[in-house]
Parts: sequence; structure tokens; C-alpha cells
Amino acid sequence: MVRQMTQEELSADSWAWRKYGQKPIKGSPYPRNYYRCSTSKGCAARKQVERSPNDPEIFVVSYSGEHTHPRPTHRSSLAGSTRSKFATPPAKIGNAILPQKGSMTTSSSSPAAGSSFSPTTPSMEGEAAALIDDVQMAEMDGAGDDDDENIIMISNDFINDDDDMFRGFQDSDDHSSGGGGDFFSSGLLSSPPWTPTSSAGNAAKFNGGGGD
DNA sequence: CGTCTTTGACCAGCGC
DNA sequence: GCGCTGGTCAAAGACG
Repeated sequence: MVRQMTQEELSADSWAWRKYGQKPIKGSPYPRNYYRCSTSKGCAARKQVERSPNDPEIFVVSYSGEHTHPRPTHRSSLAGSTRSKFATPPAKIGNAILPQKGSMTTSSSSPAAGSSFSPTTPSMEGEAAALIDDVQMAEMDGAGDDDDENIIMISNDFINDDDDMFRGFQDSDDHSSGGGGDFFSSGLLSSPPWTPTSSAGNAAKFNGGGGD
């Protein structure tokens, strides 16, 4: 399953992922990060996260494998799971960072902005989840004719899972509808890139953007 | 102390 | 066979 999501959506992933690798990918200015489910030891679920070359605010996430355990509700038992270190402040990733190709083949240690990020287990679950709920609703409203501009679904299992997950936050929806805008005007994102009105532009960007 | 991230090394697949 | 590329391993250090 391949999915494109924003950093907020990435952060709202309620699974516990442990990073086990990062590699620079040829053709992409951003490295690819490899995560493995750390909730259960024998869980075979994995995901790969890389930034979209066309839009650095969009993360291309590839899921593989199946979780062999139910979705964790609390991760407090994990020692280091609460660390939410955003190494690169996402405020200015939209512009002004044009990665220079050349010297990131072997030495990926250069802390070029956006080279590393940690979407694992943020401490803002409730708010983010409620926000994502709005996102999903917006997708439902605006993406009726255009199937997939930001989110490409290959498997329906995760859709159902997300539905179940978000349904739990429905009751806290009031503050996200009224104050949801504050989230974006507070510096993280000036405007959500996936509003229905801008979907056409995104679709054009992904299809004919000429990224290759 | 347990789990995390980081990061270079290692391995397998592929094209020439 | 060789080199390139992508995926994984594992040691070392950091964090709560």
C-alpha cells in the first residue's frame, strides 16, 4: 500500500514505529527512511517514508506487511516512545530548500534540511487525530470526482482501520472545527495543501508536473 | 535499564 | 564478474 500524506497525518499514525535504516535514493533529493513496527516483536509490518520530490510537504509512505497484533491504544510502556523530536522545523520546508545533488551519495550525514525526520509517536495524539478526521472529511467532500490526488489507496484494510481509529475521536470534534484553523496559522502550515479547492492543482502537480 | 535513533557495513538483485 | 542501487543489520550513543 502506497499513501501520500502530510507530516500531520504521518504524526497521527497511532502505530509505534522504530526506525531501522535510512538511505539516499537515486533520483530523489530526499533520503528514504525505513520503519518497522515496534509494538510487537514478531510483527512483520514495515513502512518506508520519503518526501515527495515535487512537494516537500508531502510524504510518500509505503506500507508492507501485516500487523500481527491489535492497534495499540497506549504506548506508555515503551521507554523511549514518547520522544517526538522534529529535527527539521517544518515551517519552511515548502520553499527555500532546493536540495543540491552531488554529495549525498555516500555521506548522508550532512544534515541537509529535511534529510531526517521522526514521525514516531507524537505527544499530540488527540488533537492531531481530530485534525486528521477533518482532513478525511474534506477528502470525502471534495474528492468525489477526482479519485486520488493526495491519497492513493491500494488496500482497503487501512481505510477501515483509520475509520475505526478516527471514530474514537469524534466526540472531541468541536474544538477541531472551531479551532482547527489555529493549528495551521500557528506556524506549522500556513494553509493545508489538501483542501478541496486546491485539489485540482495537486492533481496536476502529481500527474503532469514533470517531476521526472 | 530498556528502547530509541543514527549510521556505516553488509547483502541481494539487476544491468552491463 | 563488476559496479550500482535499494533494503536490512547491528554497534554505539541518547533519552526518559
